[in-house]
This record gives sequence, structure tokens and C-alpha cells, in this order.
Amino acid sequence: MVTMKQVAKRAQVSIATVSFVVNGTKPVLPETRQRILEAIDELGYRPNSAARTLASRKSRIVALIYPLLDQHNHHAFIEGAAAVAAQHEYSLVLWPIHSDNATTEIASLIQAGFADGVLLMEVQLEDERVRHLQQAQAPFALIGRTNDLRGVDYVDIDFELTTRTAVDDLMALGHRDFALIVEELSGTPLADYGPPLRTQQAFEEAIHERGLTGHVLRVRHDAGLVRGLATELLGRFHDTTAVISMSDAASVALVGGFRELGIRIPDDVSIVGIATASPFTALVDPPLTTYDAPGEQLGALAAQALIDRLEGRGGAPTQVRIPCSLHHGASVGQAPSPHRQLVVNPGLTR
Amino acid sequence: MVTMKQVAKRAQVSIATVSFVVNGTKPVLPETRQRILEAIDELGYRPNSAARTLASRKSRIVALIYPLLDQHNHHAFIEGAAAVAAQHEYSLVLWPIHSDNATTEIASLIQAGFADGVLLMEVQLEDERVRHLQQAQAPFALIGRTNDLRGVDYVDIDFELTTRTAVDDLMALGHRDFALIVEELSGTPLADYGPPLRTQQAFEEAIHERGLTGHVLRVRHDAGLVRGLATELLGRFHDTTAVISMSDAASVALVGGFRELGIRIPDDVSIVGIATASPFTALVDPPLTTYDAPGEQLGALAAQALIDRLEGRGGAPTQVRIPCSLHHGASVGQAPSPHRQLVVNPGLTR
DNA sequence: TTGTAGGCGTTATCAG
DNA sequence: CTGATAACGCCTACAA
Repeated sequence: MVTMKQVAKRAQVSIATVSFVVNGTKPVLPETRQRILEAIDELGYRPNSAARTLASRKSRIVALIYPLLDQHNHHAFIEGAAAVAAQHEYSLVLWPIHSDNATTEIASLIQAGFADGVLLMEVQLEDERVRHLQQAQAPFALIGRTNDLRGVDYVDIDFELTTRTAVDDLMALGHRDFALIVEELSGTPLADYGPPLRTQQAFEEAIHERGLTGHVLRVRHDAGLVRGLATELLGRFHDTTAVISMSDAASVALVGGFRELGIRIPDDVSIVGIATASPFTALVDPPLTTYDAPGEQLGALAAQALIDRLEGRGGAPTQVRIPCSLHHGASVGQAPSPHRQLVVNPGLTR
Repeated sequence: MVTMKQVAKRAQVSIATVSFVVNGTKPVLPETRQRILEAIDELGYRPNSAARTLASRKSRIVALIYPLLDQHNHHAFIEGAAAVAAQHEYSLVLWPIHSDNATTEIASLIQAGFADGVLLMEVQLEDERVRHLQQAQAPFALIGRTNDLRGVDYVDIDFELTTRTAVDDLMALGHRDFALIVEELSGTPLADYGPPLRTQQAFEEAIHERGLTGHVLRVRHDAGLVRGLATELLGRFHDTTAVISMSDAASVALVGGFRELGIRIPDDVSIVGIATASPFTALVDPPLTTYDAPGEQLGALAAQALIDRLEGRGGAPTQVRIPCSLHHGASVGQAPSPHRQLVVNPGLTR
């Protein structure tokens, strides 16, 4: 390993001077500076990050806590966060964590000096990881949000607005009977996960306020169950003409399921995805109309908020909610005539 | 930050003794040991990783280089690698890298003392990142493989065997006319990416050896192109009865595309996915038959190989290829009668 | 503008 | 079994 000492020796200067040019900490004469740069280059010197962290008490690492248990597509978040981190010369480290020991492990990241701050995703409404981070005085920002948001930096999807928009858009096409599909997470470590809970509530309120009819279908992400969804849906709620799906898997499966039941999309039933993150929804036939999750933007904003805080630039906490953006597919149409009869094979309806 | 010094003071021992119990480096009397443990607990002490790395010249971090540019699903690799790393008390850090500066950045990881070793994925046939790692004497293992494999630790999918198996399985059902779909990567940073190249070659050899007919379709991962694939395929190769797809996106799109053209799966055409990594292939109708990528296993083996090497346990390099495992869906059937006529709307076939 | 030297929190060697 | 103490590589007052 090439050290500063060796560089200093070769450039005939003191180790401090090398440090000054490496970090731009203090002015150095162009000629000595040049000598040092050459020495660095010739020796292939790289600053040792452990020593640097130890001496400066700053790691320039922010950890992005990375849940390992689910199939959600977090790629976009990461991309956004990584870009912003790089821009500020921070390293973004994805910290894969199993939910078991998550709570304690996370604060340790900071206390052990491994990272300066934490980006937390898959936040639950009541999230003890957040409490731990607060207690430990660890700088953090959330992608998602808890119930109690006092003083915390967060960015999140505006599920409420997105849901209302979806309902309104469909209502404008004559739809009156809605179904919402959300992932069933009870019994999993994500039981208290905000997005489905907030969305369901927003959905129910929107339906109620507008005098519509709406049903909620919670589905576990099990291939068999997801594939049986179309049958279940029409069996239980035969008047439904508009489906809002917060599960990409369910959305994709519904297309095949409806087709098999002889239900046409969008002639008989319209489908829209919300908070969609998977590119596969655009590949089925018909391609789905979706409200896409602004993943990259959220990742970027969260990283920015955290780094601002780390560098003491913070004032009031960053608290933003961004609605999903409409992506036109071909799965939405006018509501069918109210007298349409959906004839479903009774044998299939349960 | 709580330090060893504070723990030592509280437990009335020297700092060295604390170190011994924290690391299990040397035997310590049960009673003093107990006192120290209590002090650690009461103070909430966490070893500082930077100091530790500096003093021991070991970071116990292995970096998993994480490409940011594509849609491939790497979740499984990561899960496997993380599990093994944790088991050996290594931290697995995902290192998101943009391909631009990838080559130099990677070796720096080691030279800067940030990580002990590197796990590299998305390996190209001629990969200068690998050469850099070798030159820098940086310990590494590949998930994937280059052309020149002398002395390198790698794990990879056995694309050749998987491809031959797929062909054989379909041939046994009477299929004689094949198409292979691979992702077109020319012009991208992944132009020299091994999997499609090896698969294509294995496919062509298998077809030739068995006296079959086979065509290769390279498709860019652009939603429009992928959706138009069924039309293109049948337009160009109307006799095809068996499609082997190495692109999950294409596989999913084909199901819808064929249906729209009035082609039945599997009555008219059989489809199998190979090296499949996306759960969405099981959600379309009919669910696809796939040869699933052993992602988790590969991640685990690669991490194991790297850690063995790091700990000096290495002998001959680990070099393994694992074939994909068959996942039964409903997209494969007997070849249709040879006199079947596929009538394709000429307007659609361009 | 540059050099000196103390310290960051651990590890690890060497005495005791 | 335990304690001093010299590294580890770098940063940063403080001096020169």
C-alpha cells in the first residue's frame, strides 16, 4: 500500500504538504504542488479511507439500508440516491439487512463510525428503527414516512393524491364501481408498511366522498393466489368496472386472468396500476396504464436532504410528497353500459 | 462516541484487555471478562470500524460491484452473497458504479483499504476491470466469466448446458424449428457481455449437431420493440414452433403478442425462458415454463470463494458452472402437426 | 508557504 | 492472564 509518507519522501516535502494538496486544504506553491502530483501519479497513491475516517471523524459514506426480503424493485431509488451522493463526493453503500436484527444494527452503523448518515426505506407507520436512529442522534432521511413526522427529513410518494387522481380519472370515464388491490402484508415483517395502508384509506375516503362503490382486495404475493385474482375479484365484486392495483404482480396477472374469463380490457374492465415500479406492466397486452412511482427522484431528494443535514446546511426538515406520474397504456376506457351483464362461469368464481 | 478507553476505565482494566475480550484474541479471566462485558453493555460501546481497519489492515468488507445501468434483476445474487458474508462476519457492501470510470474505481476500492476483496458481476468476455484487479493484486471473484480464466475464481450459469437441455427437451416433444431470443447489447457498455454470446453460440451448435433449424433474434430492450417481437418473429421465421427466450421482458411480451396474432401457446408455439430471473414470467397466462437462474446459489458460492481466498484458505481456484433448473409452467407442448399453416395477418408482418 | 507533532480508536507485540 | 506501548495512515492545529 502506497502511503502519504512515501509520496512526501519522493516529492521531497513533508507529509502535511501532501495532505494539503490531496485535500485542497491549504494553498501550496504551484511547483511543489506539481512535484507532489507527479509523485502521487508515479506511485499510484490512494488515500487510505480508514485512516482518513479515523483522523477526520468523517467517513463520507452514507448507508442506504437495503431490505433483503421482498421483491420490490428498488433499483430506481438507488440510482437516484447514488447519483446525488457521488455528486457530493459521498460514497453510497447499500447495507443489506435482514429484518431480524435490523433495529440495532442500523444505529450501530453510525456509532461504529462506518457511515455518517443513513437513508432508510420501507418505512413502517410505527418504525422502531426510526426511533433508534433518533435516540442515537444519527443523521438520517426516510424514503417513506412514519406517523410521527416531527423534525424528520423524509420524501415519499403522495399516495393519497395519486389515489384520488386515479379515482377521478376513472370516474370521468363513467366508472362507478371500483376495486382496489393492495398487497397483503399482515404476518410479515412489513405488516405496518405505510403505502398499502395509506392508499387503502385514501381510496375508501375518495370512494365515500364521491358517492361511489368500492371494494378492497388484499392479496398475498404468492404466484398461485395472484393468478387466481381475476376470478376472485369478479366472483366477489361482479359489478366492478375499474380496478386500481398497487401490486405490479397482480396487475400483470389480472391481464391474463381477465382474458381467460372472457373479460375484455378495457371494454369490460379498466385497470390502472398505481405506484408502479416494474417495467413488465408495459409489456403485457394491452399495455397497462399506470401511475409510475417517482423512484429516482425520491432517491435523489432523500440523499440530498441527508447530505445537507450532514454538512450542517439544514434548516427546516425536508418533507416532500410527490405524486406518481401518469403513463398512458391501453388498459383504461369508458365504463361499459350499465346494463352489461358479466357472465362468469360460476364454477370459477370460487 | 464510546471508545475502548472508556470501557477500560469503567471496568478497571487496561485497554488491551478490553480488546482481548472484544475480539476473543486471548484468554481472559471469567470475572474480569464479565466486568468488561458489563461495561460495554452499560456504555453501549461499539468498536470503531475505521480504527479497526487501520490497525489490523483488514476491513472485513467485501464489495459487490453493482452495475447501475440495466434492468437485470440482481436481487438473488445479492441475497446469496450477503448471507455467506454475514456468516463469516464480513460486511457486504454493494458498490454502485457507473460504467464510465468503473475500471479504475474498482481497484481503488482495495488500494484505498476500503474493502478486502471484490465480487464482480456482469462480467464481459474481455473485461479490463478484471485485468485491473489482477494487476492490483486485489482479491476478487467473478459472478460470470471472461474468456481467459487461468487462475481466477468464478461462478457462472452453465449457459451451454442449459441451452442444450432446453433444445433437447423441446426436440423430444417433436419440435424441429427453433428461435432463440437474446438481448441485443451492441452499442451499450455491455456489448461484450458473456451470457447472450455464449448462449447464442451454444444454441447454434446444438441446432447444427441435431440437424434442426434455428434462428436467432436479437432484440433491444425497448418497450415498443419488445412488444412487436411476436409479429417480427412470425414474419421472419414462420415455421418456428419453439421459442427459447433469454429475455424475461421478451418472454412476457411474446405471450401477449402471440395471443393477439391468434397463435396459441403452447398449441401452436412453445415458449421456454432460460436464465430466467423475474417472477413476472410465472404470472402471465399461460404461466411460462422456464429454466430459472440459480442466482442465490451463485452469489453464495462467489462470496464463499472470495472469503476463502481472503483468509488464505484457497488452493486451486473455485471454478463452477451451474445449469438453470427447470420450472414447470404451461407454455410448452408437443410440436404441432407439421402441416399446420400459421396464417398471419400480412398487414401485421410488415 | 511549509514543517512538526499530537491525536483519531484499535490491534498486536512484548514484557511482566 | 494482564498491562504498556508502538504502530496503522492521515488530519490539523501550531510553529517556523
